[in-house]
Amino acid sequence: MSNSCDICFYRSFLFDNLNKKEFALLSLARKEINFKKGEVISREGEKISEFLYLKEGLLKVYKTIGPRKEQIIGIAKPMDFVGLLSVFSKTKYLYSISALEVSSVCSIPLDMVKKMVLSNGEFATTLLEKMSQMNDHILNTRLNINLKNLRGRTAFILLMFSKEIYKSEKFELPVSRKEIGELIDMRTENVIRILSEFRNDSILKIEGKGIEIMDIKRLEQISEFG
Amino acid sequence: MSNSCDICFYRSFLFDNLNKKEFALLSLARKEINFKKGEVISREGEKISEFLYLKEGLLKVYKTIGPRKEQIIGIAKPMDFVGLLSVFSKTKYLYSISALEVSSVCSIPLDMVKKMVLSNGEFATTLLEKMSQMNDHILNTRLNINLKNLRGRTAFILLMFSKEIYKSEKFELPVSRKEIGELIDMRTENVIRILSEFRNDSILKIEGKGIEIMDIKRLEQISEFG
DNA sequence: CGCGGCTTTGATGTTCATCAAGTAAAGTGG
DNA sequence: CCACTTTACTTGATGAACATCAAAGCCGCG
Repeated sequence: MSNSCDICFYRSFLFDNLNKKEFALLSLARKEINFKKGEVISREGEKISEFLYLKEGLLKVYKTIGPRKEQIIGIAKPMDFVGLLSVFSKTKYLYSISALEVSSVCSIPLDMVKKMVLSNGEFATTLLEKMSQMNDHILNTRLNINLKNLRGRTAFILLMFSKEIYKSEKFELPVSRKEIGELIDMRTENVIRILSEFRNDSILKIEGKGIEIMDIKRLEQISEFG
Repeated sequence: MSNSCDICFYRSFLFDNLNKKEFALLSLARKEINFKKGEVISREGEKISEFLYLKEGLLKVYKTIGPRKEQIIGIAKPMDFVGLLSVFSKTKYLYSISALEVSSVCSIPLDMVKKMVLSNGEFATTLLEKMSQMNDHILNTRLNINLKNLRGRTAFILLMFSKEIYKSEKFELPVSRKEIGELIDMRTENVIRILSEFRNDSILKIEGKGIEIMDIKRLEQISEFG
């Protein structure tokens, strides 16, 4: 494990605003934590004391609704500031976070980040921008999903995986059918039915979790107008 | 019209972080603008150059979806920082804003606010907190609404008006039935049907836009479990 | 090897959007 | 100020979309 941020390939430009001294402090204080698939990084209601940065892997951010029901708010990918949703407004996490894949998270004491906001205006500005962008993105995604019918939602989420996360038209789904449903507000059965429909219409090839988008134009149309 | 912020009763504690000089500059640069019911404060896609603070009145923040369809994202009340959703992440408004009631808005050049973030760490911190809280609230509200059935949504929005906005169980709706629908994702006809249902069940008294909640316990139950 | 969770398909039921049609209210121009 | 137009409100009937229920095969895991 590296013990400095200098060599980190996945360095967000947020940290470019730090001066040498601040950066050294950060580098010293940070911890790198690895999670296996399925492991929980933080739980709804827990006290927040760390600022988390996803270096590698994939996480899901979710909320527990009923005894066996979850709502997935979003998926975090490398370079995302995980938990930024809660960090500055509450002292407790609003959402739970767990690993969808083997993931590596950098953890920085929250106090240190808060001190940097106080003393470094550029850092504060960039953080404001990042946070704002992230919130925009999440809210927009939610609003978008709710406008669509089930076929549109399914197409939308497949395109999200393809374009935003894997940058490929062929990928392995990191989530179960059930989790897809939790992500786009629909029942597992209907996720399956619509995926089969897409397969029958030659829009997709499906092999378990393996997805290959055969007709991306059609999928985009369905996502847009469905 | 007052020409200083000193006497403003509706002063957010955000501005308490400013020093004398900064406050004087702010006081000088700010403009107070009055809007009549129905007037548009800003339109989706327009360039953002001002930081807006709602002093008095009620605004709606919304998105145009189709030729005659809107989605209302939220309602801003006095002391809210209007348009904060877009200010730091984009140069153009993501949403339109219009007045539901006679409203008074303070407008501060955005450049000035950005300068204050750079030079005043406490101001930056408070702004981060405010923004974070606002985003949490909006996202949470949306997620909540989507979980509920139509009766639940209707109950929820009535309780929001009652508790968050008018602080009374008797109030005049600032919006049409159609707008209620746009706020909680349902058709006008169903808003009306369910309001009538609540009236028949003696949960509400309704006279046009006048609402009186007769059985708040029932309404809370419907909102929670519906 | 057996148990629980995931996946799949089919049948059924409920909720809600849509269509239709009429009244009331609120703006608009002569 | 009144005729006219448009927008808001209301109720009923119908159908489509989606949730729910049921049953069976599959897979991974202890």
